[in-house]
Amino acid sequence: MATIYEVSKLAGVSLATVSRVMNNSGTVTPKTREKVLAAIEELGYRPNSMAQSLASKRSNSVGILIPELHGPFFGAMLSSVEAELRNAGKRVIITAGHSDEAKEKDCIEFLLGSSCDALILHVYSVPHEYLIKLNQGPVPIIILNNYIPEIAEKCITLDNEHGGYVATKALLERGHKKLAYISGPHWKIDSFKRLAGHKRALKEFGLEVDEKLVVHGDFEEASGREAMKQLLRKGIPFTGVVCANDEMAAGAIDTARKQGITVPDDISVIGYDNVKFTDYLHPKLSSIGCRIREMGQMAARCVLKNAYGQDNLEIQNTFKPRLVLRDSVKSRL
Amino acid sequence: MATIYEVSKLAGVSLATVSRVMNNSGTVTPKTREKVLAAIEELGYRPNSMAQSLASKRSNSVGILIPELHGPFFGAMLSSVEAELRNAGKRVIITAGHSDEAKEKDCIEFLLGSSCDALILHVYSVPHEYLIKLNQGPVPIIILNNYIPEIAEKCITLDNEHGGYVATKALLERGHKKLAYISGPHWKIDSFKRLAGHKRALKEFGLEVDEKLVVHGDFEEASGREAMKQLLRKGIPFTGVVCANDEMAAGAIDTARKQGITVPDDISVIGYDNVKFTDYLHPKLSSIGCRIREMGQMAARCVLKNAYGQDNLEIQNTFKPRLVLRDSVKSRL
DNA sequence: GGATAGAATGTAACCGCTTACATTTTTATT
DNA sequence: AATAAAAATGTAAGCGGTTACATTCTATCC
Repeated sequence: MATIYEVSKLAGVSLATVSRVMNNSGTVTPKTREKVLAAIEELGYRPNSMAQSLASKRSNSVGILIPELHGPFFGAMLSSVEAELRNAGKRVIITAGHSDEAKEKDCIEFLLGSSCDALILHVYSVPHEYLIKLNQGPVPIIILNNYIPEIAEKCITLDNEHGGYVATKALLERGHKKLAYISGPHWKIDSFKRLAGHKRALKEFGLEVDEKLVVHGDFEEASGREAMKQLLRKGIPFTGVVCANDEMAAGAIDTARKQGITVPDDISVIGYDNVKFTDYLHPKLSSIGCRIREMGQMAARCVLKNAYGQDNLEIQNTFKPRLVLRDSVKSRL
Repeated sequence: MATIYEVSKLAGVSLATVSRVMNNSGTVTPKTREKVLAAIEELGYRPNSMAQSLASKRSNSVGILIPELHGPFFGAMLSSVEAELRNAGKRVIITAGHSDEAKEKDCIEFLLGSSCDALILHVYSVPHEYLIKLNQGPVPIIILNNYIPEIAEKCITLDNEHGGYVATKALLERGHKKLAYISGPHWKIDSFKRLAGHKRALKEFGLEVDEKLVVHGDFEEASGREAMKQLLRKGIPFTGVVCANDEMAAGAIDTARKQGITVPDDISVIGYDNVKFTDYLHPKLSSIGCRIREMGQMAARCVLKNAYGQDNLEIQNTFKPRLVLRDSVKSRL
């Protein structure tokens, strides 16, 4: 591989000049620029990114930590982050933390050790203090999907409380009077918020929260099945189920069907995330659209702004989820 | 951030010695090792990866190019690649090529320019010659899901022909006599192979290939709907549909249902990829399991072997897909 | 005890680029 | 045409490690 030195020799200019034309920095006469470009072309020169990084103290790579690489939710998010960043010539280094504190910390250490210029973190288990302290450090961080008051400006979040509220309200507005709720793990902040929104909607409609109709799953489909079984077993009648994500909703619907209950005629079901397969289900699952792609894009922009000095970018920290109505909800009016 | 120089000074040793204990290379007295370790600890020293890369001519990062980041198939693959590589302390840089020749080439250039030690490529549109020439170059490559005879040992593939064969055979063995086929785009090698397998199975069972019952989609759900409509419109009776992926199968099933056709009672359907949501569909979709995770893992191992000299690893180049029977197939015997 | 091999450590030359600063060239001004 | 100011280019010192090679220390053997 040719080096900048060889290019400079062939073009008959100094290293600095070559560097200037490569980076469009400083001033270079059109004539010399041509010479340099020609030499670059002739040698097939490509700058050595490691040397660039070392000298400029900028690696042009941003680290990303997400809970899982598979699964429609994270994939979509990653997709928009990657598109936006690579478009800006930045490398994207990914790691998966599997919602485990030790692993998440490991990943963060790993990314820091990789000289990332910035970090985009979608974590579940790492404590807030850790992140706050991390934010004190030299490398800019962006927190996805987790609101930390002390560093609010670094957080990009979905208003999960609002989402839970909207989902529940959708049913209540359609005349449902008694709702069940299939929640995610209570220790996940998302779950917690969504449930809070659910309760707020109930109150707003003058309904009591019946804790017996709130069951917890783990966001996986199987737990949705189990949750639905539990609910039905209790014998408390209800006409609608709000689920904290689409996978669990899918499980719940199938369990209902197996027990001879028809969705949406007997029971209405609404999911959360508006993941791609909601469209493939029968009946098509109503859900809460989470603007995943927009959030990913925004995270990327934050990085561009905070780590690469692109000051002209508008940042939006909170995203409001919206209702996506399909066939799994029926009006009782 | 402390540098190796400061560590060496604090420990009262030379740069080389610090480097030695960091890398467990050369020989160091237990006593000096202790001193160095203590200094490292005290300063919170972490080696600068850019400097390491530059000096050692090894970036410890491997580039990955896949068609899309979202979608269950690629996510799962990426997931196992990442796990395996990071476990070996390697960074994973991802890019998405979107099945477009120019973009895919762009990504490859980008990854090469990122000083990757190796590349894992899952491409659709780049011509074979390009990859063959790339393989001539200094950085090792692994080709996923694409068989190129000239560099067979660098390819990790699923036997798609076999998959198409197995899927079709599953129906034929269950007494189906007339099958339709919903294929992917004919220019995608995967589609082509799967269809070839389908035809082989038909022949083996002494059946004619009815080209009118072969329609092409684009691997998206909507095209599965469209394909099913087309098939039904033709008025040629058939009792089973083999689909080239699960998304299209999902669309086909729903279209059938809308036209009053019940799966599997009237028509059996089988998908391909055994993607996660197959379980959520109604009826649960039978499919062809693609060992995505195993393939990803193997790709990572190839990299470890070819780029990082881990010679003790066994490599398996071809993976046989297997039938995963669920509820969408009914026997006609 | 001195020679000698082998282990431990040190020295310093790179790796290929960026960039502050110095120098030279060009352009503008009077 | 002389001079100042601005533009273009060059010089060289890093960036923070790795590693070939040189040097010093330690243990062994006669």
